[in-house]
Amino acid sequence: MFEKFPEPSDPPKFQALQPDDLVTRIADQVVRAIGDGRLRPGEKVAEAKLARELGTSRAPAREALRLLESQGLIVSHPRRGFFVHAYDSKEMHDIYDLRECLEIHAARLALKRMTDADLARLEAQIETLHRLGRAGAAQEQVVEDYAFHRMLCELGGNGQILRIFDQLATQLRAGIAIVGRLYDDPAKIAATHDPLIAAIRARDGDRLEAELREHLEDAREHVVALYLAASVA
Amino acid sequence: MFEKFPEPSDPPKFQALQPDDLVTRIADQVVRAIGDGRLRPGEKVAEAKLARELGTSRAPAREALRLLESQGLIVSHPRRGFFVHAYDSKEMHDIYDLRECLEIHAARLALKRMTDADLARLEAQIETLHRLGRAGAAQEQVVEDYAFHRMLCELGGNGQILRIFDQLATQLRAGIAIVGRLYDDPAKIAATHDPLIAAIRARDGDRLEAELREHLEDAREHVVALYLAASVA
DNA sequence: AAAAAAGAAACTGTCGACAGTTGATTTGTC
DNA sequence: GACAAATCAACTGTCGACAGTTTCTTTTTT
Repeated sequence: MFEKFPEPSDPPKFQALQPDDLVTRIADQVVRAIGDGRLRPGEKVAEAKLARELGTSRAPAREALRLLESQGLIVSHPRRGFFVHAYDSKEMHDIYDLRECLEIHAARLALKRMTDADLARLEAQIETLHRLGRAGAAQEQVVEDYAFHRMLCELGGNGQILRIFDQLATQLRAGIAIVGRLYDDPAKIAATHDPLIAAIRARDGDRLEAELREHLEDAREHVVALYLAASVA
Repeated sequence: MFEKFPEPSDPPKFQALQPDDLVTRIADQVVRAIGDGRLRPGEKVAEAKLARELGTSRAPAREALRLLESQGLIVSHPRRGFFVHAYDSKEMHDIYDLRECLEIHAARLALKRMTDADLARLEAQIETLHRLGRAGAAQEQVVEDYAFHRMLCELGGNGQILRIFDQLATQLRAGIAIVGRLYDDPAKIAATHDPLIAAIRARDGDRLEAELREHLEDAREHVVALYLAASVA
């Protein structure tokens, strides 16, 4: 009946998906693609092509890209399209700088509001981290690591801070995914959280701040270095 | 030729605009409408109606609403539409809490990086504030007040912080517009910035932090009270 | 007269289309 | 052989349409 269109020159980077909740799922696909390197920093993400590969129309694809843009992971140039944000070293440091500022603030708030049940949840989360560490499940560990920090922000009780934290997390997810593949010693990662939980248990704000600052500085070094390495590679 | 459609029950809240850069301008119209009370907190903003009133298609209207959603000014419920975010007292405090945290951090960074030219720009801005205060131009003063604080964040040099500041500003703009109409003494507003600029001139981070904290606490009280009053009225 | 059911209006999610742009490719010129 | 002009494919911004839902209104029932 119809002639097939000529094969696109590059192989498709995405596979099709069903409707409803399209936007979220498209966005997720894109984040994933960035995280595992199918899309590299600076690369163009044409909404037309994206939609075609996913088997949807352009509307939800565009919306998904705008969503990621609002989180900083994608940048757009009018009439020119969307591109994977190519963070430079300065920007990565900015993100961590902001995160440190936010997370420390939230953590202090959390200390004041925390119930014993909350504390137990945090401890359980750290335990999970250790378990995954022993199992060498680096990929899952990254997810649970993130969940721990998010929990801390959530316990702070400030919805706006949580909102921003999630934005930052999306931006970091690309880098984090890379880090997940490259982390040498998962057991060590888990251990770096022990001082945090100790400070929390002691309900010592100043100590928690200091530990958190150090913890995040380490993460910053790690992620920045690896992200930049991946950008160049 | 064609029968006109029956008049919409409520009078239109927007007037038409020309294409190109549509999204930004639609978003701006909506923010304005919220700011001056044509749209009240909690009210529905149907993309279909919005588009009709502005004489555009639904695509850019929807995109504008999503933009505002990403900044927190609009909330959406799937298949149900967009609504003006009806902040409660807790949320307003959260916003200011976050702002305080961010702006103080940025201001400290700014102190370290500031050149004499930067300082002069800040001083000029404060001078403008005083001038508008003497002229009793409350509305313009609000704009310049905001510009001063944004400048401070910008001088901090962290692009991410500036990005978030702008998001917060959009959320506050509704409240700020109301405040602009209700501020009793514009001259006083200008004066509250003098301690800030003094601390900046002295390049005293701790002092600036203290002054800024107090300054923002005042603003918080003011805005929260007036926003809530306007929500109920 | 209040509650439930049925019907109508309006709106959202998604789609495909078209005009005008942009970036890449080819052709033509010095 | 390098460079400018012309050509072309692909893409963006915007639009109108349709199907399925939600919301409002009217009608029916108890």
